[in-house]
Amino acid sequence: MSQTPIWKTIALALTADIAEGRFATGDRLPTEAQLAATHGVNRHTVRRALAELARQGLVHPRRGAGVFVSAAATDYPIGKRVRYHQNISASGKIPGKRVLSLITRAADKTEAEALNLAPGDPVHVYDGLSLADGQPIAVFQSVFPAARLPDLPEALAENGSVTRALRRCGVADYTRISTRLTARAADAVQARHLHLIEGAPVLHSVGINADPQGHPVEYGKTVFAGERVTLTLDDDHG
Amino acid sequence: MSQTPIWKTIALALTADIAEGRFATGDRLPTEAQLAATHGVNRHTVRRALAELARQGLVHPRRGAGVFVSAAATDYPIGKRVRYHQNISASGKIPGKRVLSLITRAADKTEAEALNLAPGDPVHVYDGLSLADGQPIAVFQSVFPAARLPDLPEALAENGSVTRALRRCGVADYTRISTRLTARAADAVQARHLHLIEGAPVLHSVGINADPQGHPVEYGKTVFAGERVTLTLDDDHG
DNA sequence: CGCTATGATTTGTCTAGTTGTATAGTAGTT
DNA sequence: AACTACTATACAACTAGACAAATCATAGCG
Repeated sequence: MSQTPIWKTIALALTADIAEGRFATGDRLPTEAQLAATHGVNRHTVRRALAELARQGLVHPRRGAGVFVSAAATDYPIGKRVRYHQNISASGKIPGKRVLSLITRAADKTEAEALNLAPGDPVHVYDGLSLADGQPIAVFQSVFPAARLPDLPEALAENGSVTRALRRCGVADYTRISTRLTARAADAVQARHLHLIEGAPVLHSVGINADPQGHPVEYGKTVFAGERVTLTLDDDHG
Repeated sequence: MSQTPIWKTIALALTADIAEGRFATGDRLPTEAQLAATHGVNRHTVRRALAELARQGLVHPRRGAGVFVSAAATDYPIGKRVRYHQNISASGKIPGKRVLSLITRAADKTEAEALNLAPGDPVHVYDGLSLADGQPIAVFQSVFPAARLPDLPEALAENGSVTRALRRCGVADYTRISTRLTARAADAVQARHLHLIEGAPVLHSVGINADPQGHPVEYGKTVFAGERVTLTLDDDHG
């Protein structure tokens, strides 16, 4: 569905390379074959892009020798779109939260396995929305073992913070024992909550948190809006 | 009585062909014209069937080349010190890398800042493709300071492994000092390399690796195919 | 030292085949 | 009348492969 031909994209990329100093005046560009490989296209497509640059006078090819930069680009369109960037640590502490629903029900097989329970055991399920500057950042679902944390719903309802709610229920500290990340396309529900169009890229995070004794206390899934979120993995180790 | 459309029948037939191994991953399907002839329909009818398979991620078309069978999902764990080869082999896949291009050029502003250099300083740029069982998992670009690692290109060209190449150039060990992750839509170049359709969700990772003294030795960007890669963040401590 | 021969590399050109897109038309159904 | 499914045709964009022509590095030789 790319309405702009590939060769134009490549021509723009090369123009940017020259404009930003990655190739200076007089430098030889990579060979057509190399450019074709890096851009994943046929050599002829690269040739068409180079022909455009040559037409503009940016480069001049020499048969048998290579393609050389003749002048720096004076004007090239800057394709950088303005994006909102929200840095979030992998542990998942996020400023604002909105409770979407808070129910207690039976655990399914996946949840039971993650929390070290038997299928059918009661779990608290907390569906919510993470916000920053009024913008929706992520939708999440946290699943807690109800038997171990009977009073969690009330604690959660008060301030929404998982950390504080857990602390009030006797879990002073907890650590992430695994996190799995992948990129997906937003489904209709996620798109509506995150103010995205359906199919927009979202960052899926599935993780398990455990108390210091190693017992799982939370099984959480988070779906971040790819357009607005950059996950920063910080290495605070010992 | 609404009969099932012809294109759905064709799509189902092709799906069965793939599922039962008559077309393996990476194989090229018969051309649209051939399929149209064998099914006795117009090319556009075949195209609609193929579009459905592409939407499902079963196949990916390449203009001018043909329609190819895509790969299935894999699992790609990363930890702080864990390296690429060990990981994939741990999950039962055979890892590999393919060099797309390997050039030395001037650093732009961003690269210079990341590697603690001055803009215009020479850098080695390694564009490559990460593979598992021969199927593309990610495209990456690694940028190295050329002054500090003059012999890196030859070392890289031999086996493609960044870790071993760095070791041969005197960098025995290195650690990630920052990683940023986000979800994006695949652009045309990424889609072609990763055998995806344009707009499919991909996982962007930008990171800096430094030697034990804290000097940056690599500025790397990686784009994972969201459909078939899950990053697993292990606990570090190791 | 200077010159040439040779082979590898790189750009230029050509032919053929395949997918992507646009437009227009037909038959059947609602 | 409007919609859906399909047909028909034409062209654009890209791939694939082969070969020619210019360049460059190097080895050999006078």
